[in-house]
Amino acid sequence: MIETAKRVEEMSQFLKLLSDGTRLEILRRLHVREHCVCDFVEMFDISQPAVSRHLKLLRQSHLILERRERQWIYFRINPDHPQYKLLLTILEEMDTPDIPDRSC
Amino acid sequence: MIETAKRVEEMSQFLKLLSDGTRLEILRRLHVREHCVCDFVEMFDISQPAVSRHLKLLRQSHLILERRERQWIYFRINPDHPQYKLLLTILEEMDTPDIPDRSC
DNA sequence: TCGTTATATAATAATATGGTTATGTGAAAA
DNA sequence: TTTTCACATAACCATATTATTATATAACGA
Repeated sequence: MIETAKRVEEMSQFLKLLSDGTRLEILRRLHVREHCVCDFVEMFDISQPAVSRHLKLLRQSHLILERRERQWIYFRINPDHPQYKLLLTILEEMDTPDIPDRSC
Repeated sequence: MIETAKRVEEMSQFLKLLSDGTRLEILRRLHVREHCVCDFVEMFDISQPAVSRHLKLLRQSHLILERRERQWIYFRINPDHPQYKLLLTILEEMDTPDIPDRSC
């Protein structure tokens, strides 16, 4: 099925975007609140252009949105992204310690 | 937080595993039923060693289990994998056409 | 206007990924 | 026992990914 193949390809591309520790951490932070580029430059042990590149990838796929305020550019998660719900599931999964079973 | 960083790293590694179209399709098929290597060799337009390599990655991360029967090796999804539930969410997401809204 | 700050882009390099062909291995079949 | 079939592994190669440094740009402040 061509249709299914397309969905598989799209999903694998989406997951590739999330399959980097830096980008996942960026999204985790943006899930809490807006951040500017400089926040992330401080946060990570990589160069500013490296941070900029990660943000570009996330922006190009419309997973995050930007807003300019004075000399800063603020990023936030795009809640209208087709895979927004799945993104939340993944982000919340990371915050939830996997306690095997507490149903007692 | 060191603990959180570890969870982010683990999640990004898990997603990296799923971020390949061939592997995602393999998992999609295994979600339906067991398959041997030869099934996948027929299915995809890549060499047998390439298929074997994808299966090895999935096996090494314990995402799939194998069972030998005569000369064939059958693979199945490991329901005890820590991220099994998330895997199902992703697989089902691909099968569900995203109808924007039909709540009327 | 000029310097500074915040961010983006270009060029480049190291490493990772995913493919190929050639070959090895273990089980079944002749 | 020899051959064949199903699969794994090794060696190698092309491309993708992710980092770096150098440089450009846009907005602000003096």
